[in-house]
Amino acid sequence: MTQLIRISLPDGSVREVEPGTTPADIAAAIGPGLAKAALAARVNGEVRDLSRPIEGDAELAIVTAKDEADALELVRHDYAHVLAEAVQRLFPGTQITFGPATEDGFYYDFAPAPERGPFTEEDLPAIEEEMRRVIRADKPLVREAWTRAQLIDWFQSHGETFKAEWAAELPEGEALTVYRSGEEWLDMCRGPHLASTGKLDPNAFKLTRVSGAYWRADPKRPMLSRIYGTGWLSKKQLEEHLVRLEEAAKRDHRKIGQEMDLFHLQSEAHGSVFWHPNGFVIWRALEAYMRRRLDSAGYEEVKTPQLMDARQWEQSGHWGKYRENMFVVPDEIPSTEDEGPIVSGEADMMALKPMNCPAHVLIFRQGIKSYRDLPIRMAEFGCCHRNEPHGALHGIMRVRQFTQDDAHIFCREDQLIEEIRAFCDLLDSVYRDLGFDSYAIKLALRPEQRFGTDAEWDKAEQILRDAVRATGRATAEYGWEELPGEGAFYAPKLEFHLRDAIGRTWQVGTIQADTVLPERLDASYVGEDGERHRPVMLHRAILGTFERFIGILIEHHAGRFPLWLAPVQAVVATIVSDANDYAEEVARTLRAAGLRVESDLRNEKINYKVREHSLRKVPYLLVVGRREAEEGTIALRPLGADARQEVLPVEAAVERLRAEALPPDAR
RNA sequence: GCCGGGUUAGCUCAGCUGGUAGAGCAACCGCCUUGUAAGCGGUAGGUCGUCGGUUCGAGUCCGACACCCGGCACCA
Repeated sequence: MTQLIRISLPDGSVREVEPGTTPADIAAAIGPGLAKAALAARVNGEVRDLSRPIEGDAELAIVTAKDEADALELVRHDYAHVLAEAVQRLFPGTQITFGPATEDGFYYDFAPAPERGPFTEEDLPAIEEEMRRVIRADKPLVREAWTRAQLIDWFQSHGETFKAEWAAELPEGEALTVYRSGEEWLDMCRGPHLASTGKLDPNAFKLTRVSGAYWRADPKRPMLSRIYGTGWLSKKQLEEHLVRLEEAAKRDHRKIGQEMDLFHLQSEAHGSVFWHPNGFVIWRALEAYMRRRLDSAGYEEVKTPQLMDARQWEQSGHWGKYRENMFVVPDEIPSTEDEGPIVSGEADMMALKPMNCPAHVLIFRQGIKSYRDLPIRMAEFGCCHRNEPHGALHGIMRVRQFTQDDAHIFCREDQLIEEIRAFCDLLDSVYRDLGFDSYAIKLALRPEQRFGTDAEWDKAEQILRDAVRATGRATAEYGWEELPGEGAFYAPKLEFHLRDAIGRTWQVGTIQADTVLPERLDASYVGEDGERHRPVMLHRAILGTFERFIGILIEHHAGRFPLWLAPVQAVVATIVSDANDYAEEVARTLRAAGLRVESDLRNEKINYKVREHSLRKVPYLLVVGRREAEEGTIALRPLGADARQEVLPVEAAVERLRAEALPPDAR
């Protein structure tokens, strides 16, 4: 008789079973309800197949739909497999590659047969139908351990060159697994999977879009055809998700920018924003706020040239490593002749600045700096140009001309941690003022293409790491993680990310500890010892750029800005023309109090005016009719259908709005 | 830059297999003096992204280019 193994269950009970017993067996022994609900098992913390035998003492928890995070991960992974199987059934000759679960679903990358070409959205309904057939067939998903040679052999003989290539690079001797779906289909996969395709809800997924995607994320390798889907545990969950997406689409900054007349883009200046008066009000309020915050945090503001000689960019290293992103301008008078070229091609080159840092070093280098002068915190709302890949442009979030809330802190090494910590606190305070309670912090480590020695990078990376730890924010709550290879060519970066309406994350703030540029541009200070020393240069931004940050603000607030940022803070709207003079007087009073106010005296019904200004997302409507004109009051109606209005004396309304319109740092 | 889709009136969009453009809202004019998310009537407005091709005839078919959207790659 074999030795029994001990299985501890979440309720604290222990079962003694034969080695090789599966979680499915145990679930069945506990009860038929659990057996039916079981999706997978957590064995010693690891999610595994229900049918995978347990060989030793273990802690076991049966995963059901109630363990939502685990369950979603499982079903999404399974949907990806079902997608791959369905596509191969419908389109023989398609090669499979990889398909993971995503935040709201799954995708799978295919190499379609060359004569077929990439998949299009028109293909999706048929593929969905085929997926439902696979699910309804309730095919068992069975795990098998194969050797690497077996895998390569199988994939090669089935024309799966991508899979074979991948298998060939796996380590020899490691246990590799494949999953069979029924008899006729399989994919190499680490698992785990549900017991069978029938465990999926055929009505809880939807294929959403197609896209190109490079094989192994490498633009030099073939482009695959990716199909995305969203997948859930139930039809209800799916429908709720689709509604959320629809709601999110309404917050799109491009749509709201149009509706609220904030800005526009046009092809003649693609990648550069035309800010309209309404949008520029937001910019100015934000800029004024940031300027006050920087002033009080010990920064000094400067303004530097837009164009500099290419030799300066060579010196800084940008010409070598960043030139493909720079706008280059010949330093010559263009020809006015009708015939012949406009520029000779022989003139010296200048370039629009893609960054402000070299210019700040040039200011630092003027005169002699003492260790007593440090830290010097040099700030600039600097307008930069970068010639970005055209496919990267996105509304006002990713543009070719943008203004950074940039600053460079020149300091001694012993001041670094404190400066970075102070920066993180300032950034945290600004984000909270602007309504962002949650943001993510990442550490981007040395890239392949870089300046400086490994020892310098080791040190710079460690300082950033230590500084974030010192603020207590290197935690899961802040999405703390390190990103290998993602730093700038001159320095590692801390990145601060916010989310847009549909959950895409965008880097906004950053701080980078740089020793390379001070060296290359020969920045130095005189130390206590009378010798010259190199300062460290911290590159940092809080908003990142006004363009991106305002884009995020628009989506975050869905256009319903807090009063201090609202382009139009209030509209005085009349009910009858008899109240016109009074309305104008009220508007004048509010303007005298520094508020941004319009009056609406049009001969329209009040319903019409309410609707129109509500759609423009004006925070307050001050309604005046005969009654208010006689009594010297206004009816104050906050934006929103659920908001209750109040009738107030004009002075009381002015006081209320003026107090609410104070920027967060003035309260 | 790469893959897929798109570009029609100020805005949102319709226009089937080719026969030379249509709606709603906005604008303008008039009526209505109105009490909290669209009062009524009328008028005007488009070289259908650009260039080229096929055709007796192109918004519609084909090609190139530009820009936009969704991803990929790149990045604040």
